[in-house]
Amino acid sequence: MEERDAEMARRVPAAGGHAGDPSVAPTLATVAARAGVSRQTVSNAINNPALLAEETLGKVERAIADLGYSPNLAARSLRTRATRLIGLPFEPAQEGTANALMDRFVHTLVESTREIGYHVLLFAADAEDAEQGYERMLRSTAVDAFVVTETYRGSPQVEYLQRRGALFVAFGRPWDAPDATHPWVDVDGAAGAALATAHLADRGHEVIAWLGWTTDQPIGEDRRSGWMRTMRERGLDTTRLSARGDGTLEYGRRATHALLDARKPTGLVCASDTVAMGALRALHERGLAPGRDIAVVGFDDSLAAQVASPGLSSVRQPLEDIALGVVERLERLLTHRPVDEPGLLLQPTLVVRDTS
Amino acid sequence: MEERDAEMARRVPAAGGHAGDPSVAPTLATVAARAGVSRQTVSNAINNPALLAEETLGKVERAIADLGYSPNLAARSLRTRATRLIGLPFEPAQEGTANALMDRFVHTLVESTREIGYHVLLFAADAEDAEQGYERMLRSTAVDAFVVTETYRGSPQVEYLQRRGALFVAFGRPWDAPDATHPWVDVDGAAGAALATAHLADRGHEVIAWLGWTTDQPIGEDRRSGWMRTMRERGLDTTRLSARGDGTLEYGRRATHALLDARKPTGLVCASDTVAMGALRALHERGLAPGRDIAVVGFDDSLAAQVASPGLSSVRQPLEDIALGVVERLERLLTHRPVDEPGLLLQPTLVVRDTS
DNA sequence: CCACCTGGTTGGAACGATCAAGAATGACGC
DNA sequence: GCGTCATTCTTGATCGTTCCAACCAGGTGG
Repeated sequence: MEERDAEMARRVPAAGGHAGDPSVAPTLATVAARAGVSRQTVSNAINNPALLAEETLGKVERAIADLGYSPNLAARSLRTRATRLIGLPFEPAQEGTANALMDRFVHTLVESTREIGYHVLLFAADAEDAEQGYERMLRSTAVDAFVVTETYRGSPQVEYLQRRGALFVAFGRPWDAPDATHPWVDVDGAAGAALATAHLADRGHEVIAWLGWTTDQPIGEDRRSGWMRTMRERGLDTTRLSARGDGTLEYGRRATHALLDARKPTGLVCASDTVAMGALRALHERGLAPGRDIAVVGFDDSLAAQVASPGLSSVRQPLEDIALGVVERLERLLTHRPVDEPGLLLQPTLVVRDTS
Repeated sequence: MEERDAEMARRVPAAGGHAGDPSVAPTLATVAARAGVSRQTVSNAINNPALLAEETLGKVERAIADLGYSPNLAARSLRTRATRLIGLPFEPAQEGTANALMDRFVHTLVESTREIGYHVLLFAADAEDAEQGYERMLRSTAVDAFVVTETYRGSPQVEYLQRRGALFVAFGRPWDAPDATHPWVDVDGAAGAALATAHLADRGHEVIAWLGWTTDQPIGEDRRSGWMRTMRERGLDTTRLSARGDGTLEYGRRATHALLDARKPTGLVCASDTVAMGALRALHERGLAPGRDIAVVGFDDSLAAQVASPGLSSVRQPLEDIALGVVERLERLLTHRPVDEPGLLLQPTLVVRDTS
């Protein structure tokens, strides 16, 4: 015992504080001394409790609770070469768009990473030079893994991260490489659009238009295919009922005017809430009442859709479930277990409000 | 030189890779060997370049660039007891509200913390037991400082963090303790409401109502005071023109109906965009055209305000500047320099759209 | 000639955890 | 009785960085 006491004296300088002094963070050695065991035993109590005898475990746990000890993350990281941090590139919602749907996603991500003992680290991802941001994080071993969003735009990050041997899970399918092996989670956009289209068809609409994105966005084309498929299934004509453009509000407005001039659709299915809000603006300008004269369905169930008057019907993405799926895959990666099902495709739901 | 080579051999095991092998992260020792100097000199080159002779500095910088070295953050943290991480408690936007205005704030925060060499770490703040979340972060020395948001609700965290001796900057004034000494940044809500009220008065409105929050939210009372002050200045009557309640959409809707029945205001100034959207809904239900029959101004300039039809005029908070102010104060705290002006009150602006 | 700077550099120790190996104990089989 | 083994706990080394005290050369002052 003398030796141990001596070690204590060395480790914890005469701070004048008693054992529970919160101003001096307790270390493994502090806890070990209090519990009358060695450092390693305390370490085992935390990381591998099954190794300890029941009685010892109890002693150690009591000491930990008494001192309010939690392991120093830096020291742990240094030794294990793992930071228990997940990197999340953070881009703000663009002004003038309906909503940052990332909000719900990020929150669930934070909550469920915490449950597996991880935290979420935000970092700015330069739009033009995304690699640099990732590279810095990797070089300084700042994070153990990444959550990659916005993978639809050709996703150069995915290719880079894979080449670099970094761990990551993508929110978004690898559109340009369907045989990719990395884990991903995504929402079935085609099913969402189909849901919206079928909903309008069920309400008796026969001339249902699609307001989509430009052709080079696979996610937009995917959603469009759901509209197209449903129209075909119902035997409805689709000629000159499909618009495409950038996803802005202004585009939605103009495209709606054009469609109304051309084919007088009674229902509009939109690739995003932003576009749908543009459509509502066009209807407003023409004195048409959404929901009564023309039905509109958006996509994303943004806050704007929820608070707009009239309330905008919209396809809701299960962002919470997506985050859970992402974290589940992350955990497997981080514990070096195989991810048996790398891809997970979730089904959206339809929220019906006043506009349909 | 023999000794140095020997050390190299020990430090970098026979990985088979050449010096630039990206699979083995270079360390200080690697760089030192390459530049022909000691570890400490490399460390100084990074942290205190002024100490080095110009020639030596050049050599070291070249070696760093060649090897693509960045310091291991865990090792640095362990030694310096600083993590270079800022903790940000993260709550999601509530469903059914106009918008998470945090989005813009967080992005600027991430960008400008990076510029001072810090990263932002999200953590889930339990609404009921906020202290626990902070305590965990502090105990494990996971972050160096916090950014505290939502300080309006009595702000128990602020009191706790101060007692605990933790570093933090608050987004939001210490309402209940005006003499508090901790650094904070906030927006002049009264000025914002005054701006909105004056704007309506300038357009000839004389019966301008206030749709606010419950009395126990000081931030709501602050904004209300701006309305009240401006009404008085203009010699306008305020009797039975002020509504208060929770900030929900439904409250905004009902309060608007009640006001219209009672006093027929021609202008509405709202404490938030959510409330304003509720007001718009009430107008919609009565067949009144916002902007023509009745003017409405919201608060926050949420995405919903931007995309709604008609576009909602709204008071815009300078969230980017707030984030900059927060980071500036953080930096002073972290470098142990005094914060000469702990409080910073910023002025909002008015974005005029269709509803006014 | 020695003490004392000053600018530049150096090796050893320390931060607090985990890893790898080893030691004490008792149980078991031959 | 002896070796083997499993269980349980301990000891020294180590991760990569920064702090500390000291060193070195060369100039200055006493």
